[in-house]
Amino acid sequence: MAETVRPTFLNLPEDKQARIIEAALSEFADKGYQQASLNVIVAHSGIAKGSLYQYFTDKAGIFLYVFDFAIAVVRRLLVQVKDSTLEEDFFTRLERSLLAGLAFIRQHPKIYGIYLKILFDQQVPQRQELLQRVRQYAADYLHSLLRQGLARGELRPDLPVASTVFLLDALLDRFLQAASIPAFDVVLGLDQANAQVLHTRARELLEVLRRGLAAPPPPANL
Amino acid sequence: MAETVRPTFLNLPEDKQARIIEAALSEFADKGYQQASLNVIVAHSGIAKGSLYQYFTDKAGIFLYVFDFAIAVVRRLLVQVKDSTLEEDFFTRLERSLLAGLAFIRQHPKIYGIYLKILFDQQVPQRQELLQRVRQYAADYLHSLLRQGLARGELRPDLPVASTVFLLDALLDRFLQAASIPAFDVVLGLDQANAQVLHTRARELLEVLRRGLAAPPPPANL
DNA sequence: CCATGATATGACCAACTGGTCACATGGAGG
DNA sequence: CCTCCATGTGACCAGTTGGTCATATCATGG
Repeated sequence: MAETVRPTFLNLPEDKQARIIEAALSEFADKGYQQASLNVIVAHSGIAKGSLYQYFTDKAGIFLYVFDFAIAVVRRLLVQVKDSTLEEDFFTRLERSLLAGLAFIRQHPKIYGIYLKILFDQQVPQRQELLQRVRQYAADYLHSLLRQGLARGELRPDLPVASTVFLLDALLDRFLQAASIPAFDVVLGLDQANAQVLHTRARELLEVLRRGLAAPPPPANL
Repeated sequence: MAETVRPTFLNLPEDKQARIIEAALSEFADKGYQQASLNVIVAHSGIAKGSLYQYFTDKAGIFLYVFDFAIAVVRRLLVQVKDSTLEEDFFTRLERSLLAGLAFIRQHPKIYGIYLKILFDQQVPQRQELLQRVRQYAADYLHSLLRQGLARGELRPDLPVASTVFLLDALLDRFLQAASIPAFDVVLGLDQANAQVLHTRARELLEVLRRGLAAPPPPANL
């Protein structure tokens, strides 16, 4: 793991660091890795191109530094939501997590933008490692919720744990994508829904998940 | 809707057309829209750069033509799977659809690659329209399966239809992504699973969906 | 053999890319 | 005032991009 950020950058006044991180975050979130332009980052943060190379080793170095910064912000949120809902039942916790995710995306759209790029942009440096890191967070989080739900008897005790985590992850991730990416969701129209509607839809989805799709078995004395 | 392909291209011998489409498909699937290089396409299809502009108006024109080509292939598959499983019950049909999707991706990885690019590459021309078209196919397909399942009494009659379609779509799409994109799925390890394991996992997931997550209510005479 | 119109070609263009480097600036210590 | 070292700078580089165009090739029909 070679160093990507130079000490010079860390010596900079905080507001200057912030300006550069912000500019890089914007550009990478907007265009993805390869398509992002260092000239744009430099222009937006008001520094010279040469300075960028006093701060970081190369383009990949900038990206990786900004990615680490973004991940730290996300991790803080996950811990917070998890702790603040400890007493709730499983489905309420899921619902709260989903709504917290929505709020986070509205507050930090650029960080979410970077996540989406990493997901599918083949050319991101160390993509596989970054992707795995971020996916593992989500899985661990859901796993933990699920274990507690099982321990409390709120869930079918014979649930296959891994498959259930997979299912939950799929649903939650897709819900956030549907609410954020225009024209992505043609079924519920989440991309144009207000907070009220989103809340209702989230509840409804979780309720389907809770009860299952199958028709109830006919009464025994048919 | 301006013309994107010139008549000259359609006059070409079929094998030459095929070579060009194949080269373009590969390059776009690999690199996405902006990052794809016309020079590479030209080199791989063995024609001169100038010729490309005798066949298509511009880069976007090539992309849109190739996209239409790809969509036609997918649509053929959907119709086929739908028809060949008409007599099966709802969950079997879902399972068959999922496995058909897997087989399709293995057979046409480039077409699936283009789909993934469109999903998240902001810079694809007419992205919103293309995205909506492809998402609508999936939704209609699932909607149709669901309606038949309801009509046959295989599903809870009080299921919220739209939300259920959303949920199914999320799960199926994610399953295919997990099986195709390395490091994407850290829960079930689908990216390295063989056909046998994939089949088992698909069954298990659908079973969770069928039965739901909730613990069964306690017997009435508690 | 020529004329005509469609098709093929690749050198060329301006624009932009990530990255470099010789040099300017600034502030602290002697 | 000079030295020294960290920091700042933007002109510059080679490489690549999407796109153009003057010219060459080819087939057809007279």
